[in-house]
Amino acid sequence: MPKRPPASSAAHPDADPARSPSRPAGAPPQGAQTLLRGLDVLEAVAAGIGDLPGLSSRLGMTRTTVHRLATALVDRRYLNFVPRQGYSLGPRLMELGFRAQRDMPVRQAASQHLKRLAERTQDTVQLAMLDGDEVLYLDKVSGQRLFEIRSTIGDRHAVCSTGLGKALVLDMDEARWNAFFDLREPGNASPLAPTREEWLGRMRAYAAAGVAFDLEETEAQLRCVAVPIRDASGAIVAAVSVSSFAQYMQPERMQELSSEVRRTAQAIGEALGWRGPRS
Amino acid sequence: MPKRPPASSAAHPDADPARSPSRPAGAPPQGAQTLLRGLDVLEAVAAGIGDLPGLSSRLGMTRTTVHRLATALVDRRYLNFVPRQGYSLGPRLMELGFRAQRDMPVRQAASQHLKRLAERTQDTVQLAMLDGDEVLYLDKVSGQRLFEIRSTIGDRHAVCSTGLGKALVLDMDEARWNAFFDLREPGNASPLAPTREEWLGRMRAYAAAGVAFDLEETEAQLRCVAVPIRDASGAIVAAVSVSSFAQYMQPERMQELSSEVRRTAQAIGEALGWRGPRS
DNA sequence: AATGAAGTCCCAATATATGGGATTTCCAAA
DNA sequence: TTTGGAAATCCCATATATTGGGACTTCATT
Repeated sequence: MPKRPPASSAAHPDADPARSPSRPAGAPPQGAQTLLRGLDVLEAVAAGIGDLPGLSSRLGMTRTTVHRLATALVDRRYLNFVPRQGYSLGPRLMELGFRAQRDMPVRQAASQHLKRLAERTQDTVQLAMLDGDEVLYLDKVSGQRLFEIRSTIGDRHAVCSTGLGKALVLDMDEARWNAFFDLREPGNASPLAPTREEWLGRMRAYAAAGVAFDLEETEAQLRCVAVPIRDASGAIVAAVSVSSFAQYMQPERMQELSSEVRRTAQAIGEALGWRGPRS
Repeated sequence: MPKRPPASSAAHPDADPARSPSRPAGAPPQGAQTLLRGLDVLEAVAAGIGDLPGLSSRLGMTRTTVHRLATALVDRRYLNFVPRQGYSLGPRLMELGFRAQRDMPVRQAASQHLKRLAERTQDTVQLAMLDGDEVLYLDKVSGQRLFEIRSTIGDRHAVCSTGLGKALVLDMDEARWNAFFDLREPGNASPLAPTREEWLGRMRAYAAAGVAFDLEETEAQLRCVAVPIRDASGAIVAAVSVSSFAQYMQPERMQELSSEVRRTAQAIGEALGWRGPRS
């Protein structure tokens, strides 16, 4: 009698193409259906669906159910509801999100180092981690140049699209690299976008050097130098990068920056208990 | 061993000192217990409780229940779990939080205006809204001065403690003002903190002028000028402020800033559909 | 005034969450 | 290394919280 039409497990508003590396699948945690559905509602609203019929058809739940969950979320200020306009993300979510960012251990350890690096290089410095199969931006210190590099804390990007992404997966094997290449962002038609073989070749070189570059592969004129950060276990937990426009990023400067950024990454790693290349 | 961490300001699902203005109470929305409990877990973690026994005693749920909910939240990346350390806020929360901030209509409408105001005044400009009984900071543009005003997007403060708070409640009646005075932050022992009567008197003057000040009432040397922002309905939906240290905030300058900030608030209001003082 | 779409409310049926307790894991002291 | 104990995880019968069909209420538009 209860409908069992679609989605038993996930109802991801963004249709995550590859959820594999996280869990063996087939094991959607049980005993929290209502919570999970509530989160689905939250995420659908984040994806821009603001009306009840839209949510219920998108999520495969009845209007009644969505309404009940959304009402609870509004009551707790996780969502706003404006009669004629629909639902939107609420202030409590904002509050918790900023707290999450502030409390992120890597971010705390990195904060001063990032500022210092930005001062020294005059360029935009960024910190990111891997979340799922994507790069999640944790922090950013804008440089002193006349332009602004457009990216925002909390944004996500495909691993291939950025120097940070490459730095984050430097330790993985070629099979994984291949998988990430398959996940590259669709709209990316940059003339300098590498073929699969070129990309793998560069990754090998980056892995050997412990530094990754991005050479206008995604965005024309935009280059960056990124280095992984390791914690006490030696695993890569984040990455720092310096980005700038091509005119400031000639090959020699990228070399210089490599050492500079590497020093920063090392300092941050040490704050996290990393003991250096040898242990 | 129920640890009793300071559990400072935030997120008490039940201990909220004044939940009155939102709903008559006694009407916790029904049919979403599991979702609500899940959010309780989220908020308890945000308040710094990271272990299962702590959470279960704090929230009055069995270990089993907390574990089940927390596992679901970890699975969705709303929480992190590190074996020896416990739970912490997860990356998805950060992502949604930043998106919530970015999508907040007032913030979008205000963004450029805030930057312009910060350039003109050289001082720190902030944007806030009322959330529940507290002031929630929505945006901040740092000034060019040598010092930095410490406050963070996503933070909350008591209405009395800030110029922004006062600006946000300028339209309310004296009964409400009194209630807010009762909610002032406990630790505030500033020598310049006003008595109840002084505070009400000032509020009357601010309401008449349409501008609110903060004269080192909370933090020594810190002064600010704040003006409410109105939307199409004429209601106060947010407030802008310029803050600086006392040496830059002599009476004449505060007068000049009043007009400047008022102009900014007006421009933002117009972007939200406000039609000016008369309608 | 009529129409229709979105949002809200109610209630019986049952799928779903609950918590007691057993079991495993892991650290720290002996 | 062994042992003790605390935290985390798992299991399952029970009862309760959630579900969804359907009816009702707004409210904007025709």
